[in-house]
Amino acid sequence: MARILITSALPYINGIKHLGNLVGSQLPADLYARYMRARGHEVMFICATDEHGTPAELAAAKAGKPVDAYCAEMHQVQADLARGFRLSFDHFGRSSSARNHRLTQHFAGRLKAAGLIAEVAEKQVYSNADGRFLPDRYIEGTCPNCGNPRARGDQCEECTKQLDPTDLINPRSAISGSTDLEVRETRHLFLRQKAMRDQLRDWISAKSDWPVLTTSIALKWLDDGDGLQDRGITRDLDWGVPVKDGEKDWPGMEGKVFYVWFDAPIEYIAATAEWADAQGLDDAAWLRWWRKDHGAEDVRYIEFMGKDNVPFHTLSFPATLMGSGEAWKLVDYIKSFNYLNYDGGQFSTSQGRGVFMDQALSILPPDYWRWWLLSHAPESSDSEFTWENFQASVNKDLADVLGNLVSRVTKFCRAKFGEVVPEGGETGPREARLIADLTTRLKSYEGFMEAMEVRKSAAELRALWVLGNEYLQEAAPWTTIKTDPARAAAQVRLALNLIRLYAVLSRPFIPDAAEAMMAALNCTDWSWPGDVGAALTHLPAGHAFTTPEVLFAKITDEAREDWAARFSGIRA
RNA sequence: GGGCCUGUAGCUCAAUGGUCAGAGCAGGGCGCUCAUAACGCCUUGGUUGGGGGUUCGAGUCCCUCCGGGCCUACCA
Repeated sequence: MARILITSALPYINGIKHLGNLVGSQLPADLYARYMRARGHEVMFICATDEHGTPAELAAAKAGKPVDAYCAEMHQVQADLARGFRLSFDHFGRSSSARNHRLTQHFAGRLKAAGLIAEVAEKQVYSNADGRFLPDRYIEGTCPNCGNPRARGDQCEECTKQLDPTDLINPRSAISGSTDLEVRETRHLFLRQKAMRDQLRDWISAKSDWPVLTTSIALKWLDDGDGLQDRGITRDLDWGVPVKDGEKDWPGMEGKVFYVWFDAPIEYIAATAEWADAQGLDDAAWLRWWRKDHGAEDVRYIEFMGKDNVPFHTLSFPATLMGSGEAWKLVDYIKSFNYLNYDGGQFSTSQGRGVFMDQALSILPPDYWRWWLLSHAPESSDSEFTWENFQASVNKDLADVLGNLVSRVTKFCRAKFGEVVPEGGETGPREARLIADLTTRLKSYEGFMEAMEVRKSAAELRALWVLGNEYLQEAAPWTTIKTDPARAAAQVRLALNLIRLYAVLSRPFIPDAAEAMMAALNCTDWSWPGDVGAALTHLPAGHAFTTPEVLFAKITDEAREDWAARFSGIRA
């Protein structure tokens, strides 16, 4: 038995996430966590809301609420949706928690002691009307290069020229529109990543099994141009973790908070501490997951994220952990994803384009989404959601291949033998072949799941289901029963056990359907099959079952057209 | 501008430089009748974006052109 620590990139607090966000981190992380638990490993699966930063403050202001109340509310919404999609977090924390405040301040203090924090005076744009410093992209003005009147302070989207806010002609606040801006000097803390460049490169270079997508992004940042740059880790904001040197004040940093990208990954650790608190456990309970000098030496740590998150997880977060001088557990494998597009364009939170988590659950149960999203996960390149594809996959894979298999077996049994596992008869060569085929496929499925090959795992699971239909077609108990009822009984007994096998194997992908299958079979033993032949004799003759309702209703053309129309436009 | 990824059947995707480039869906044919008009078997589809090169051998490596996407450090 291994110990596996799994984290999903933290969803940002300022609204409901769309399906692209879901499939890029939380859902595949859940698949992996469920699989590893099913195999008997000890799993700690952590996620949280990422609550700090300017967008959260602005979203709260727009909602007319204090930012802490807004975040508390949105955290609850996201937690409910996570439950709705059956995301099996051991803990879903909050980056604004007391635990994260303390840990973030602790890391800052350690980094300072190690000489890895620099204090730098900077000039930044301050908006008097907004009463805040403005991040570059919250300043708009006319592009000096192409004349676009809506250029942002970091870049002009028309001519793609990189800009400095002071380059803009007639600059104004993107928040209030105010032109009452001034350049003020402010002091900030920088994480001296440059000093850790070689250490980071050595660490990344040793990860030969990481995907190109991950390492190439990291190496680019390490070596491009002047190489890895120091990163500012503080901001002039109200909402965030107050800057402190451990538990001591940090002279000159009064009124400032840590930058969201400094505190957010630390929340992975803090959320594990929150978990221990919630369980009534002491610090040793979470330290054994995170500190190599407190028992985490044998932990395997996997992070799941979208490709946009890779730099922070390969560079600044490891720099924070390494630089502390303490024996923190570093990530062993990063599984990163490309983007999911929606019907020819991008999902867009700001434009409300695409399907959002709440909308998805309002029209179909979570298994439908889980299956489609995972079997089409954007692993090798960006992938695309279309309603036609969704309808076709769900109807064919879930309703026809798996759902119908369950129907035909249980209904045939009910009609000929009653709702009880039939007795008598013996299996023969065809059954032996089925077991051999299942065993081969199962090994392959397990291999793909271990390797986090999400699409290939889904394809292999589907192939396992198909073996069931092939067997039934050849065994044809509806014919056998006319001449050899005992033989038909053995075939049906095996087929009923096949449903249980499928429930166990399918549970990481489609937990609700798996549970419905097990409930129908009146079975609670979820043990993973070590030996397929033995697993197919699990339900003994005489065991009662109930014929389940249709597992997956098909998506009609009318429904598909209706949804395609409803979700093409603008979300309020 | 720079960097990275990507282009394979009508669609969604596979193929450590090595049999005839494979699956699923869609299309065509046959079978079955237990089942959600479901299932099974057979089958039609490809000059691997274009051009050049390296190699005994290229979807795969190199150059170039064309198309799509991402990142570029103060959105997160």
